[in-house]
Formats: sequence, structure tokens, C-alpha cells
Amino acid sequence: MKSDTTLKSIAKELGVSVSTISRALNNKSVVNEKTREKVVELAKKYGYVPNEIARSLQKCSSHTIAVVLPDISEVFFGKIVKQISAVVSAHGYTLLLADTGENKEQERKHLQSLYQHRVDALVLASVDDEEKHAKSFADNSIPVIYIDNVPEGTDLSAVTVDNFSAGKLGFNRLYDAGHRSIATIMGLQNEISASLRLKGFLSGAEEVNLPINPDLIKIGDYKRQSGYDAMCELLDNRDKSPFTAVYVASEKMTYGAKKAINERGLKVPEDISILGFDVHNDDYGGSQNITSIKQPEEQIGKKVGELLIDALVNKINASSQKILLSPLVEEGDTVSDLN
Amino acid sequence: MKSDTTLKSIAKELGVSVSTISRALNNKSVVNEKTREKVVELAKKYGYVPNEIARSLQKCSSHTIAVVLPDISEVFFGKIVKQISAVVSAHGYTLLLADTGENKEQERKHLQSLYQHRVDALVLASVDDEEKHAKSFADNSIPVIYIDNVPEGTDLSAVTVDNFSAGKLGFNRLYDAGHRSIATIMGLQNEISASLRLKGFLSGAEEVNLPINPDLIKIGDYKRQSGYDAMCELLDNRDKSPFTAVYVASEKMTYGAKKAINERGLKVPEDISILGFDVHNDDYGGSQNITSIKQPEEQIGKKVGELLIDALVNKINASSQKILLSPLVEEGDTVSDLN
DNA sequence: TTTGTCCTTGCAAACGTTTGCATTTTTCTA
DNA sequence: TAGAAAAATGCAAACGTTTGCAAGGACAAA
Repeated sequence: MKSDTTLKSIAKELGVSVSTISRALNNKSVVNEKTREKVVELAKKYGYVPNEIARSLQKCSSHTIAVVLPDISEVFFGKIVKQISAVVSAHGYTLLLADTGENKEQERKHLQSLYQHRVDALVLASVDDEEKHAKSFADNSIPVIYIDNVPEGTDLSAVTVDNFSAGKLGFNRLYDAGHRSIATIMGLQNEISASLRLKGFLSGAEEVNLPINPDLIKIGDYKRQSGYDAMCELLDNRDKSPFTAVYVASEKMTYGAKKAINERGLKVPEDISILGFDVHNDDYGGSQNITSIKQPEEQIGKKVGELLIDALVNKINASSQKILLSPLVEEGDTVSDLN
Repeated sequence: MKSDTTLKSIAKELGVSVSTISRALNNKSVVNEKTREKVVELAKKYGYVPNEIARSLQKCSSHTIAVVLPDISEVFFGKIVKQISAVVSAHGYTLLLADTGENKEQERKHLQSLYQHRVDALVLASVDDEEKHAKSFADNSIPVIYIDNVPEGTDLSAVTVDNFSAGKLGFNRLYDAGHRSIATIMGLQNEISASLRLKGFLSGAEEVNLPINPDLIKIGDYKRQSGYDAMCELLDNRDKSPFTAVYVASEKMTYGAKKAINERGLKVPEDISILGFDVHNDDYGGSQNITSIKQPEEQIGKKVGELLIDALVNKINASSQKILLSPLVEEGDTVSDLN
């Protein structure tokens, strides 16, 4: 590969015009077969690699898709990115990745920079309460797809797990197993996804006319420590507010909660049942698989990729698609059946 | 933000030349202060965003860094990417990410495509046994930095944990705790990093004149299942080839091995001590923290970022830097002290 | 007033492509 | 063999910047 070989240099060597070289290499329009052969041969000899930047400028398309995430080291996002990459790279697109560190300001900076790079599309897991920065991509007809945290009432497209259903499914899984005193540890309620999960959970309870003791609802920040702390509070209050099961709404909080239970010498699921959220048992070191409500990351990533290809390659401009994927129950050994 | 506002359109509106607009906005060369103000004001009014593609073409620099990995959903890589992103984005660089799925052909395709995008640098965790594809970046004076798996005797730069030391450190940790029959589960020996770890392990044993029973050396493929399988074999042979501790050379195999032990009703560390590798206890759900040899991901990523900035921004062209970072022991509760 | 200096601005080329249109060459038909 | 149709090629503009060089104007010193 040589980056200093250009259409021009090949043209000069061959004594033909640049246009001919371009056409020969892109085998689009008609070029004399003998000419083409000579061109191709020479291009190979010199290791010609087209300059995508020049191409982008000319075509007004960078063949590039921005992916903006709060934390790429989270397995959840990693798996999604992996799928998106697989789908779009098959169509010649490359990912521009930005990690915002869950910081609103960083997110805005990255968006600005990516806009400057004239990305063809944007996939965004936002931590920003304002939508306008993402919106301005769409205003310039750059497709935007939200994942994970979808602003309420947005016009933009989105692919996520159905968080309301996930909350309800969690409640039902425990209720169906005979649990009637159910605690929960949910995420920060200023995030849409978290608040939907709680709503779903409560709605499940309401449907079966089971009152939920407010003392059994704890809020954490998704980190392991907060799951641990919340669980400790629940356990401390167990005399006053007893419970037989807990639904923990994030992977790391689930681990923290389990740790708190084990530390007190209680057994899972004999003493307390745990239903986790999005636990990656495959990657996980426990001897016991945790029953959990799973987000279908592979599906999310794949769907995002497909929407992107639809928009960019097939030029289908379905404005504002809202894809809600169903959560699943992944069975493990941490929920006991009281029936 | 508007992408259809260009230097030209602002120039026309203001009745001055494009050059002046460019200079005013880049506040490089001298421009009349009043002119600059007018330009800046108009640029803001129209939401002008420079076209990075045009800029790249002109400057022969895309402000873009390629990161090519076998599996972005691995926490190890995720953490590295996060750090690299943090360092380089502060200097205006953006990451182009490619996930090869541990597939040599995919890796080559991605490299080709990234080369085409004229990235300014390449960070590569390779699964390719041939070095030439990466080499051709360097041949065109594009800095290349290997991470994780560094080809033996390469001319290119590299930042990794010192795998030999990691192997030795693992042995010593167990030996110092009084263990004398030490098993190990290592990675596939065609990968340099894995073979170095084994060499380090054996070298540690040799230094203290402790013979290692070859039956106690197992090879896995880094996945959880293979750790489980290898451990089962070790346990099945325990009568013939007894051992009190095992050093498992990857995170997921560590989990698998622990599971195998627990399933047989054996206790860690009372019956068997486990020393893991690169276990992320923070993210991990076990009630017991696993003692392990840690790769300093944050350091790796940070160092890679710094080398990139040195090369790209500070124009220090130190050819072929080999950075070996020291592994650490992260103490947990899975190695018993026999002294 | 002249000369020279400095400040500000414009011109035009360059970066490497693609592509509509015009032009040349070839091939075919009558 | 002329003429037309078809095929192959070239020309030049365009994409949106940056930047070396030159030119213009203002102003001060002589």
C-alpha cells in the first residue's frame, strides 16, 4: 500500500487522463477492456489505495457512522457496538466512537466534533437532558438513532428494550413464583429508562392488586456499591418491612445486592430470592447463575445496524422509528418457587 | 448547526474573500479586528461548522486514529479504548473503531478500509500471524502501536503488560504462600502473550528449583468453558497429580475453573487456591473477591494515548517504542497461606 | 512629497476524487 | 466509402478548505 500513489500519478505513467483511471478502477461507466486491465495492473503494482477523504468531499458522504456512549467498557454497550460494527462494516461503513464518560459536557463536545467530521449517521446513548444537540444532526438530514436512554416524546428514531415491560416482567416473574413481599432496587429516576422500569414494576403489582410497601423501593445509581448499600438498608429494615424477593434493576447493583445478602450469612434463594437485570452470566464468576431480566443487546445492535443501512444504503427514510424490543427472562438459580 | 453554511457563503454575504473568512475563524494570521468580529458574528448566526473532510484533504491529516480489536465487548479492551479516547480526544482526535471478531480476514479488511480513510495512526490488537498489513501503515509513516498481542521481534511500537513477568509473578505469589504443587491453565500457545506467560511461570519455578509436573499444565482458549473443562481434567487426575493451587491465565477461564471446583463441593481457598488473571472484581458478582494478576488497562490505554499524542502533536518520532508495563497482584480471598 | 514599512486583504493553487458534457476514436450500416 | 451510431476518452468544474504570494491601502519618517 502506498499513500502517495494517486489517480494522477497513475494517469501520468499511463499517458491517459485522470478520469479514465477513476472510471477504470470504479468499473462504473464503460472503459475499454484493455485500458482497464492496464490501469488495474498498474494500480496493483503501485499499491494504489483510493483516498477516502477526497472521495468523501466529492460525494458529500464520509461512509462513517458516529457512535456516542457513556461508557464503552460496559459489556452492555460493548456488545451493542460489536453488532453495529458487524452489520455496517459489511456495507463499507466505519464507526467513529466517542466515550462521554457519562458527562453531559463531554457528550456535547463529541457531538460537535463528530458533526464536524460529517458523519453520515449518529447512534447515541445520551446522558444529556437536552435533546437539541442530537436534534441538529437530524435537522441536517443526518439519521439519528437513540439507544438505551430515549428522551420522552422525541421525534428521533430509537431502538431499546421495552423498559416498562422489563419492569413488569420482573415483577411478574417473582409474583408468579409465589412471592408477595417484593422489594426492588431501581436506577436513578431522572433517567427515562429507569423510571419506566419502576413504572412497569408498579403497574404489574397494581394489576394483581398487590400493594407495594414504599419502604421496599430503593433507588441506586447503577453502580455495584449502591446496590450493596440499598440492600443493606433493606436488610436492616427487614423486621419492619419483610420481603422474600428483590428485583434489582441493573447488573452491577445486582452483584452488590447479592454480596450484601451473602455477607449476612443469608442464602440465595432460600432466604431471599434475587432477580437481576441484564446479568451476563457467561462472563460472570459466580458459582450460581443469577436469574435476570435480559436486554437483548445483540438484537439491539443488529436492529440499529439494519436501520442505518436502510437509511443510508437503501435510502428508505422512515422518519422516527421507535423500535421496542422485548426483554427476556434468563433463568438461573436465584429465584425460589414458593408455590 | 448548519452544514450548508460554508466559508464561501459567509464570504459572499460579507463581501470579502474566502481566505479572509478562513483566517478570521482560525485566528491564525492577522486579520483586522473589526472584520474578525463581523465574521465571527455571522458564523455564529448561521451556525457555521467547519467541514473537517475538506480540512483533512487540504492538510493531509484526518485527525483520526484507528483502533482495531478482536472483541470490543471484552472489558479489557473496553477499558483501554476508554482511556485512549479520553487522552486523544482532548487533542482533537477521534477514534475509528473496528471489531475484527478475532478473525484474521476481517482484521485485514478493516485495516485496508482504515488505511483508505487515511487515519493518522493505528492502534492494533492483532490476531494475524502476518505482520505485513500493519507494517504497511508504518511504511507510509503512519504510527502503529501494538497492544495485547505483540508479534515477536517486531519493529513497530507496542504497549503491553509484561507477560513474562505476569507469569512469573503468578508463580511467585503462590510459591511465596507456601504452595509447592501448582497447576496452571494457560492460553493457546500460538499467541505470543500466552506463551510468554507460561514461560514466565516456568522460569519462576526454575529459579527456586521446583519441578513442575507437566500433567499440571493445561491449555485453554481463554473462554469460560475451556477453563471449566481444564479444571475438571485437573480435578479428575488429582489422585495421580495432586496440587494445592492453580494459576489461571485469563479472566473467563478463571471463572470457569472456580465453577468446576465449587461444583465438586470443594472450597476455595481451603481445598484449592485460585490465582486468576485480570479478574474484574468490581464488575463481578461473586461473594468472594478473586486474587489475581492484573493487567493495568488504564495505564495501557493512557500510555498508548500519550505515545500517539507525542507522535502526532509533538512530532516526536521515536521509532519503535516498546513499553512493558508491570503486572500487579490484586489481593482477594482465593489464595490460602500455607506458611 | 517621496519612500518605505506595516497591516490587511485577495488571488489562485492545491489536496484527490467524481462526473456531466464535449470530443475523439472506433465500429457498424447502408 | 461515406456517414452515422456507438464506444472510449478527455476537459474542467466541483466538493470546502488552507496558504504562499502579491497587491492594495494607511501611515510615518525623511
